[in-house]
Amino acid sequence: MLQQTQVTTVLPYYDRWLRLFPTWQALAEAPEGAVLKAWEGLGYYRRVRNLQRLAKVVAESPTGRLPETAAGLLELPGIGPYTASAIASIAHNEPTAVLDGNVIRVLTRQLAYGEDVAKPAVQETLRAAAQALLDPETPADFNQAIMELGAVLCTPRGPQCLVCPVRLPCKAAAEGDPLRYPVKERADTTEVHEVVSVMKREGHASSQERALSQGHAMSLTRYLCEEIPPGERNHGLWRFPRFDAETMREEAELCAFTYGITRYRVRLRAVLASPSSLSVCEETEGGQPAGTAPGARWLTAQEIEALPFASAHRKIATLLLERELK
DNA sequence: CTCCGGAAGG
DNA sequence: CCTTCCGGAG
Repeated sequence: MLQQTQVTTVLPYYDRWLRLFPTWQALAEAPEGAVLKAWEGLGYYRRVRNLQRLAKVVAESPTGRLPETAAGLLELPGIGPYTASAIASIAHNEPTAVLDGNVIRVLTRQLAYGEDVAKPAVQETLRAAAQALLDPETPADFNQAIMELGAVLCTPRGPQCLVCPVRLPCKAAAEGDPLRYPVKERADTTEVHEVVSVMKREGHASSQERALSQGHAMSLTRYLCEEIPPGERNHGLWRFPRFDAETMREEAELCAFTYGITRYRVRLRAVLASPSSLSVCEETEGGQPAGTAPGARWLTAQEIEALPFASAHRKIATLLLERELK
């Protein structure tokens, strides 16, 4: 979870995750949907797929536990150089240096090292520098100390040089402009426009649903959603379908906002839509609505809440369902 | 708004 | 080597 995600963001997920999947075995056997749901909102969903792949590998392994060496850990899915060194050094005292964003910042400032840290070769140089600094007697303390220094004092925007314990050897502090480091090339972003459709259908309760809703205020209004197919980004999560002028007619705008995803700026508009032909509303065998993408379903508010949506689509869902309650 | 942050796949 | 993947905080 901490790969590319800050501690404060992870905190609410972590305990819940361990309650849901307390063992490698439990995670290995969990349905993918449940795993994605527990990760919903953390982003970089490849991580969670790798984590479950990892659980399967570990659960099937002779020991049933993670390897203890960095080299062994590095073989496993989702474990790269940082995670391998972090586990090996902190849990097992192996003298292997970690290189995360914090360490990169501390070292480039200490050395006034102005190369572009996005380049793999530059990272390798920094990793070697960290390894040379590492005290082999206390790798766990050293690694955690340098990461903590970056997180607490040598911060991206407001480094506290005046109280920094390693101010004297720091070349950036001597230069008087620690914010110059680290240097990273800024990738140019491309703008993307996306229109998403919210289609609504007043439900006819099946006998089963009537039985289930006895004594409950169960909404039978349904919304057209689709499971993102394999091969597409965020596959296995759910979304509102893309607006398709061939089969849909725009009735009103529900919301519009912009969000960033890596180098893209996505301008997302969600519109209330109705089918331009009645066939879209008909449901064929297996709940597959006619004229829609495979994986499309008419979902109740309860189902939408229970399924995993990436944040942008979760935002639309929340807005929509709030509005419905009024 | 801008900036931050690991691993994998090509 | 290069690009791709998300969401939250400042």
